[in-house]
Formats: sequence, structure tokens, C-alpha cells
Amino acid sequence: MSTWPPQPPYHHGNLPAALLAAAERLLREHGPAGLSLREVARQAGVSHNAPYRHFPTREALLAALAAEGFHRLDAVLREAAASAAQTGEAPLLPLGRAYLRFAAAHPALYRLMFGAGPRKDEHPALRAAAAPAFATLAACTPDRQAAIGAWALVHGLAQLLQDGQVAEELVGPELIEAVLGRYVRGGA
Amino acid sequence: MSTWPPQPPYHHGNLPAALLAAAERLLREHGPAGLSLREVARQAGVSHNAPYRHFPTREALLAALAAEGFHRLDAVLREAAASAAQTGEAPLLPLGRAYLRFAAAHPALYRLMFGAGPRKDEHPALRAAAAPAFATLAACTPDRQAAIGAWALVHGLAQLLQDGQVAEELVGPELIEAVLGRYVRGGA
DNA sequence: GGCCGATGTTGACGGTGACAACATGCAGAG
DNA sequence: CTCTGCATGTTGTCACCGTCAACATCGGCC
Repeated sequence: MSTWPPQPPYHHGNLPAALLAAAERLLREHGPAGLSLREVARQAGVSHNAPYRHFPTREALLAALAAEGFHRLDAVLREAAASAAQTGEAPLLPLGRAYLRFAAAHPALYRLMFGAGPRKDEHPALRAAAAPAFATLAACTPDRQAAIGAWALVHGLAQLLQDGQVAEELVGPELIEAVLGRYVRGGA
Repeated sequence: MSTWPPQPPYHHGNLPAALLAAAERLLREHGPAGLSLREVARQAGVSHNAPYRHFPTREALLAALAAEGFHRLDAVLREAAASAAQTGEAPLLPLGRAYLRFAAAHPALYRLMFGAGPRKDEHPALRAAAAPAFATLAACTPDRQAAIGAWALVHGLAQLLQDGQVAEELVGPELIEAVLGRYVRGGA
């Protein structure tokens, strides 16, 4: 994860990145069921089995993709926090908004990061990749407990919205404001 | 879903129920990856195509299993609400406890109900199956918005706990009490 | 008693993840 | 400059899976 796409390899030119890009596109366009290792290889213009030189298994590819998602999420959260710090606004609500915007913008990737696919206990790197995002959120809360609650709240909200479980209700920003605000108010 | 295991069929004796039971056992013991339609049929003692007489596709079987999970969750929530009503306690916290207990007791099934597997928009019966559980929870909140928030909170908490994302922290009941209490406090 | 539809079986096909053996080409040692 | 080693990519193969089609079996209804 440090210099994660290593220096361009010999034959293809950064095949891992190409594989991850193809995988993300397939995930976005055809859902997780349409994401086969062979199709990923096909889209990347290499033969099946080429991916095995970079990812020991299909799950590992998915785990790497999910880890990339966590990095992006962290970047989004950091940006929101910085933007809130400039305007002097309380950062928790903007962070929640940014979190939900990310989940809504990349639903398939979000579902891969949580829930579906690679089990975190079999891919410890994935769990580690999620830590920075949590730390960014925790930096905006008084204590760790409040951070856990805030994360749980926005995460649960994101999932309920994605599942269409509350779709007919007011899914607009008011809902987010009200629910997050209620939580923030309780901590004051 | 009304009389959902229909009258015992001819040859086997309630094959659908046997299939669902086998599927749940496989899901619990070998994870969602080890849940193949053929293995389910094998465990149920029928040939590999027998399930197709009752479920049009593998996803449909999973959706039915998830729906059964929602029914069980609703039963658990109802019981908790009734128990709280007897003692005169405010019902929201007991409900949250019961919800998290359910998620912890059946992690694989819970992950199937949300997140993984059958997409709710392709199996509307699954979304419908989730409604009663939500209604049970909503009956313990002042308005629909508060219900959505409470559900999101416990749901997110359940997922974070399952992912081991906050495992090293205080995962005991205190965390649940504090986080849920904060939310309840904010709504007062 | 005999038909008919629901239920279960056998067989087949394309696709997939994974393994093994083989080919290719850069990179550094001599 | 050449040769050798190793990372990278390929071809071939295997078992398994989901699904479709054709066939067999059994109970209820006329």
C-alpha cells in the first residue's frame, strides 16, 4: 500500500493497475456477479492466468480493489474535513455528507468494501486499509466512542439507502441532516 | 410468503424447507462461497437439478433464505419489544440490543440479508420481507425519521462489529448503550 | 382405471477458478 | 558483450458450477 502500483513491470506496463481498473469497471457495469477473473484478464488484454502473477486468488483481487476504495474514501473525507475547517463549520456533518455522497456515487465499490466479497479476516490488509478513513472521521469527534457511533450511523444510512429500503421516504439531504444532527445533539 | 412452505410435496417431503435448511447450514459452516446449488442439493439428498423445481435460480434460493432471516429478525424484535413493554422499560434500547444479538448470533445469515448475495431490486419479495422488521422498530420511535436513524445506527454497528473493525475496542454492552443512548438522547 | 401435471433424474454445455508446465524478455554478473 | 536467472505472461488442463432440455416417476382427479 505504500508504493502500491510498483514500478512498471516488464511485459505489459503496470498490469496490476490495469487489472484493478478493468475490475472496477466490470464491477460498476455488470455487478459483482459479472466480475470474473477471466473477464478481467480479457478486458486487460492479457490471457487468463496472467492475473495470478499479481494476485494469488480472485478474492485477493477483490480485496485490493476494496482497499483502493478505502483509500479513495479517506481522501474524500480528508477533503471534506479540510473544507469544513476553512469555513469554520463543525466538521462532523460535512464529513457525513461526504461519506454518503461517496457511497451513492460508487455503490458497487461500496458494497464490495463492506458486506460483499472478500472477508476481512482473511485479508488483514483490507482491514488495515480501512483504518485511515476511520481515523480521519475519529479526528472530528470528541472521543472514540462517538466516532464509532458516527461511523455506524452513516454506514448504516448508506446501506439502507442503497438497498432502497427507505427509498420512498425523504431521502434528500434533510434526512441526513436530521439523523446526523440528532446524533450530534445527543453528544453535546 | 404467506403459507410459505406449502403442503408437503409428493416425492421428498417438503423439499423447499430441506433445501433452505441445508443452505443455511452450508452458509453458516462454509461461508457464502461454499454455498453452491449442487452442494445444497447433495446435502438435501436429491439430485443436482431438483432445486430448480422450487427456486428458479440460485439467487432466488438465497433471496428466500434472506427473507426467512428477516422473518426471524422480526420475531426477535417483537419478542424484545413485548418483554420491554412488560417491564415498562423504554423499548428502543432493548430492541437495539436484540438486533445486535441477532446479527452476532447469525453472522453469515445477516451478511446475506444485507450486503452480499441477492440484490433487493431483482427480488422485490426480499425487500417486502424486510418491511415488517422495520415496522416493528418504527413502532418504538416517535416518527419515521427517528426509526430510520435508529435502524441505520444498529445496522451500521452490527456490520462494524462483524467486520472486526472496532473489535479491539470496548465491544461490550457499554458501547451499545452509550451509542444508542446518545441517539435516543438527541431525539428527546 | 387411466390420464395429467407436479416433482425428481439424467445428461449435456459453456463458463469459471485454480494448478502445472512452458515460453519470453529484461537485468545484472562475469 | 554474453550468459544466466528470474519475474512475467501463455497454453493446457481439471474439477466444479449454474442452467437448459429431455426423460422418468408418482399421486390426484375424471
